[in-house]
Amino acid sequence: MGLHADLREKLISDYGKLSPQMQKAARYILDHPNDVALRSMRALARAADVPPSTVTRLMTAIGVDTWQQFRDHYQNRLLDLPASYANRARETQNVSQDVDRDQHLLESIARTEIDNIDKAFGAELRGRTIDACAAIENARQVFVVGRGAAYPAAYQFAYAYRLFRDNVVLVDGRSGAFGDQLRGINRRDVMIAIGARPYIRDTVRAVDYARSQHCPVIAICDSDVAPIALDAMIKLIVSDKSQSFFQSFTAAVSLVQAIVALLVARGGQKALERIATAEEQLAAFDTYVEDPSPTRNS
Amino acid sequence: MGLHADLREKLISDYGKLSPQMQKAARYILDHPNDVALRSMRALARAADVPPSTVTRLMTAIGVDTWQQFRDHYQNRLLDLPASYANRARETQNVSQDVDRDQHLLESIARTEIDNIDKAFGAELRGRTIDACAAIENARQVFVVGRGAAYPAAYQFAYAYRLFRDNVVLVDGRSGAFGDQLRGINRRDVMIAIGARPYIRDTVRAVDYARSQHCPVIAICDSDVAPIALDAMIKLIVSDKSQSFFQSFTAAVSLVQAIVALLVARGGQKALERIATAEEQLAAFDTYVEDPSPTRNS
DNA sequence: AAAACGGCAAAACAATTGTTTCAAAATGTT
DNA sequence: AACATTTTGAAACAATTGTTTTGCCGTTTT
Repeated sequence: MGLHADLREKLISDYGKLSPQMQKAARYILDHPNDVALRSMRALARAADVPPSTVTRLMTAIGVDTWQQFRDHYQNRLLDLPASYANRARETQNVSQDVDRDQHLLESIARTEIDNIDKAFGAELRGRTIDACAAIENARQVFVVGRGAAYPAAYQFAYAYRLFRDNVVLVDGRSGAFGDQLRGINRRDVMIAIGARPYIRDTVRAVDYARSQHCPVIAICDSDVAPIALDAMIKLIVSDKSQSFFQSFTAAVSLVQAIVALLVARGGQKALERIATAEEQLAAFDTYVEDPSPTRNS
Repeated sequence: MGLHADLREKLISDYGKLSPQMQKAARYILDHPNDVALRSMRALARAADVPPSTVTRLMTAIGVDTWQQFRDHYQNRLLDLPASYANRARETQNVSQDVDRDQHLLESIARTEIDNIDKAFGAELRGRTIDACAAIENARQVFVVGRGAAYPAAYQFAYAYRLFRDNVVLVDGRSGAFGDQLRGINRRDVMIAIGARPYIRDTVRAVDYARSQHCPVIAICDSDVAPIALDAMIKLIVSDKSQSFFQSFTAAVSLVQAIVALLVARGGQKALERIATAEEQLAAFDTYVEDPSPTRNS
C-alpha cells in the first residue's frame, strides 16, 4: 500500500535533493510517464538524454530496488487510467451538483475548442495558409495588427517571427500613435490583421490605412464580410465559437503559430541558424533560468 | 494505409485458417491485448503456453513483419492515440513536393494542437481547474505573470477577467519594475504564473517573490517540476508539444479562457451584469465599429 | 511401405536488456 | 593549493530479448 503509494509524488518531493543529471531523468519521467510503462530502460535513458546508469541511480535514490518494480508501477497506472472514467462518475456523484456542472462545462468547452482548431486547419484554409506564407516571405515589411482579445494572437506571431526575421512590426499603438508605426507602409509590404466581432475601431482604421497605401492585407477573422476582410488579399476565416460570453481566439493563436512554423520549414537551414543565433542572444542576456537545452520534444 | 488498419479484425478473420498452435496464441492475444503492449514476446508466449517461435510465425502469418510493429500497434491502442500511427506514416512518407510537404505539415500541426488541448481538458486537469477557480474567486487580488511566449496567455486572462472583475493585475513589467506591480501581495491574494521551458528568469523571480510573501500560486506550465510549479498550490500541466522550434501555448491560452468561462458561470447573474456594463463602457468609448450587438454566440 | 510434407518445439544466434563496476571529472572543504 | 567527496559516463557483465535455424514427429500421398 503505502510503500510506493504514489511514485510520482515521491519523485516530485525529492526532486530538489537529486543531482542535476538525476533531475534531468526525473523530469523526463514526470513529463512522460507512459514511456516508463511502454519502453525499455535504455530507451528511456536515451530519450531523456542521460546514460543508463543515471536511471538506475535515480531508482535507488527514490527507494525503488529494480527497474522491474518501477515499470510495473507505471504499467498499472496506465491500465488504471481508462478506469478513471468510472472514478469520475463516482466522484461527481458524491460531490455537489455544482462541480458536476463545472465538469460538463469544461468538457463542452474542450469539444468546442477542438472543433474550432479542426476547422482552422481544414482543407480550404490550408491552401490559403500556404498562400499567406508565400506573401509574407516576399514582403519587405510585415505589419501585425490585433487589439483587444485579438492582441495575444498578434503578439504571438510577432514574437515568434522576430526570432528568425527582423522585418516585423507589431502595431499595438503602445509606442506612439498608429500613424507612427505604420509610417512608410506600401504595396511591397504586407499587413496581417487579426480581429473578430465586435470589431475594434483601431484595427479597422489600420487596415483601411494600409489599403489606402496599396498594402495587401492578410485577414485572420471570423467572417468573409468582416470589415477587416472586405478587400483583403487573403482571408483566413477561423471559428471563434465559445461557450462563454467571450469569443475564443484559440484557433487564431494556433493558426498564427502554424504560419510561423511553416515559414521556418520553408526557410530551411538559414531560418534555423537565425533562430539559434536569437536563442544564444537571449541566453546571453540572462533571460532564461538554467537549463541550456533548447526546446526539444520527443 | 489499410495495411494494419485493425490488427484485431485481421486476427479474427484469419483465425480459422491458422494452425492449432497459432490459434492458441491468437486466442490469447485477442483475450489479453494489453499483454502485447506491456510484456515481452517471450513472456507473452509463456503466458499463452506456446513456444516463442509460434508467436513469430503467427505474426508473419497475419502479415506483420516484426514484433516491434505488432507491439507498437497495441501500445498505441492502449494510449488511445490512433493518430500517432498515421503521424509517423505520413511524416516518413514523401518529401516529394513542397506544397505537399506544407500540407502535411499543417495536418500534423493540427493533430498535435488538438492533442494538446485534449490533454489540457483531461480528467485529471479538470478537477484542478475547478479548484483553481475556487481559489481565484476567494482571492483579494489576482496577479497574472507570463513573459515571452507565455505572455499572450497571461494577457488573454487579464483582458477577459477584467471585463467582470477589477481585482486583476497583469504583471508585465512594462509599467515600472516587477516590484512595483507586485507591491502588497500577500497570502490573501493569488498569483497565476504561466511559463514553459525555457523558463524566463523574470517569471521565476515573480513567483519566488509571491511565495516569499506567502501568496499561493497557480502554475500553468509544462512540468510538475518546472521552477514556477515547484511549490505551487495548484499545478495545471499543459502539453506544449509542437512541430516547430517553438513550443505551442495554444493549450495554455485555451485553458485560461476556460477558467474565465468557468468563473463567469459560477459568478451567475452578477457576473453577466458586470460584463454588460463593461461592454457598454467600451461602446461609449467608441471602441467598436458599428454592430452594437454584444458578443454572444449561439 | 516409402516418400513427401506441414506443423511443431528445441536449440542457436546476435542484439539488446538491466545492472554493476570503475576511473575520470566536477564539486566542495579545509 | 591540496584534499575529500560527490557526481558522472564509459565499459563490462550476465541475463533476456526477438528471430532464425534445425531436426523431429505425425499425417498424407504415392
